[in-house]
Amino acid sequence: MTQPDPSLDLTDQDLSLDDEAHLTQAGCAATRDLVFVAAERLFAVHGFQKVSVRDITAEAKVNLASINYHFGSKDALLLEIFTRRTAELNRARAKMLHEANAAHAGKPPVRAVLHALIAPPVRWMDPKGERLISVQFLIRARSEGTDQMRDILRTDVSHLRRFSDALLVACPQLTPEEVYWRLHFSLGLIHNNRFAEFDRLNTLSGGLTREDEVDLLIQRMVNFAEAGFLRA
Amino acid sequence: MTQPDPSLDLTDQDLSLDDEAHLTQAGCAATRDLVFVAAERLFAVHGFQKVSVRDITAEAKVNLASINYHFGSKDALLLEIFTRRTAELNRARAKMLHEANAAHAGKPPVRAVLHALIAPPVRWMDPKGERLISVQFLIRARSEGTDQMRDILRTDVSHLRRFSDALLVACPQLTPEEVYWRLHFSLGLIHNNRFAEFDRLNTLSGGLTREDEVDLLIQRMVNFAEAGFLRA
DNA sequence: GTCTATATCGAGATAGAC
DNA sequence: GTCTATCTCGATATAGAC
Repeated sequence: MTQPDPSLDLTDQDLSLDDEAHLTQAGCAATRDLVFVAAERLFAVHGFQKVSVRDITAEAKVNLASINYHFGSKDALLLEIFTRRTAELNRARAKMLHEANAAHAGKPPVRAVLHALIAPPVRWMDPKGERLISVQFLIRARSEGTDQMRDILRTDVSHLRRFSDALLVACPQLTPEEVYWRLHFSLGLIHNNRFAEFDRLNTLSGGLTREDEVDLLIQRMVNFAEAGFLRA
Repeated sequence: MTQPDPSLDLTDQDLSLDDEAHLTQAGCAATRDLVFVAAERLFAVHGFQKVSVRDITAEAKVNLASINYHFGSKDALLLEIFTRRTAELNRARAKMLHEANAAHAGKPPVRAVLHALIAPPVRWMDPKGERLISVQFLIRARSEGTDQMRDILRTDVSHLRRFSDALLVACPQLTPEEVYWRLHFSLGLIHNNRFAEFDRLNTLSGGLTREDEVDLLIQRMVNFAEAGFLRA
């Protein structure tokens, strides 16, 4: 077994194309990508364990043996989706934090740091975009992932380190302990953005809450998290 | 199929005894309760789908057929654990909110409402208590539950309604829409309290964060959420 | 009520033809 | 690369003896 690169921070792999953009010369998507897209969607909607390779190959309209041929196993397919999407997300976050650093002489305020942390995944939630399922997949991975994925999530914190470092600088009045906890709380806001939780919120609010206005939602989330950080 | 009572708010069922307290006259725990406790623990630690009835009966040291005899099916067992623990949790929350209402002439401040929402599940997380696995089970149910459990979670919001009502009263300066969102964010703090997330936080902080000091953790969480609510 | 043995099914993986 | 057919395993559930 080859070990996958544990760093999901900034990878060298090609992440530039949307899934559907990998086209064969004949104009139809390659089997491998059909499987990738179908699997991501089914996993995101129904959960990892409830979706079988048969479900995936049926959805992708490819042969049953395709998954093992192209990916080796169902778990390897899961891991590849996870690593690719995680790398994309962390790259977007790193880019925004980098820009915030550039705009504030290396010492961005709390709000800018939180915005770089929160905005990328919430932008993905836009129903008008094609990334809604990707972010649902990643949220699911946090609780339903394979052992390998869980180990990566637990131990690979390199992408978070630069955010915690920036927050430590931006909040000198807080103890480091307190900064780490508040970062944890802020991440909790993001991880709670599941379909089912939105549904419940809509039930409770009588339809008042619109999760499809992503820019407004980002503002609400950043406001909430920032207030938590600024508190003495 | 008999429909279980969808209201998990305040039920009439007996919730007064700890699991291990149901003892037969011979002094050994009844099979049914052995199964219940073992199943809750394994589900909480490993997830619902990854645990088989064989794992459970082996852990409980009872016969393989016990689950189907006493509960009907694996899913029915899951649902019973879920409904019992949810009812217990909501009862504790309702009691605290009731007390806050009594102490503040029916108009408790935001902090008291949030405390009633947050303190019960976080108290359960005390490693010195016996409820740590119960709260991990309930957190898992939010993403890994059966269709029936998910439906209950999505549609049964009666226990949340009294909290949103209290917050609407306590925050007249906010639009209802904003209040519902901030309640959603506050719940996100709670749902993020998984073993794996604590592990990651500990990795990131170099062991600075101690999740076993529950009273301190409750204060941190209430502080964070309250600041988010008080913001203009 | 409890246990052994088994029925039945669906899963992931693979062999081998094309 | 792709497909069909199949292997093998582990799951839930149940029948029937005690």
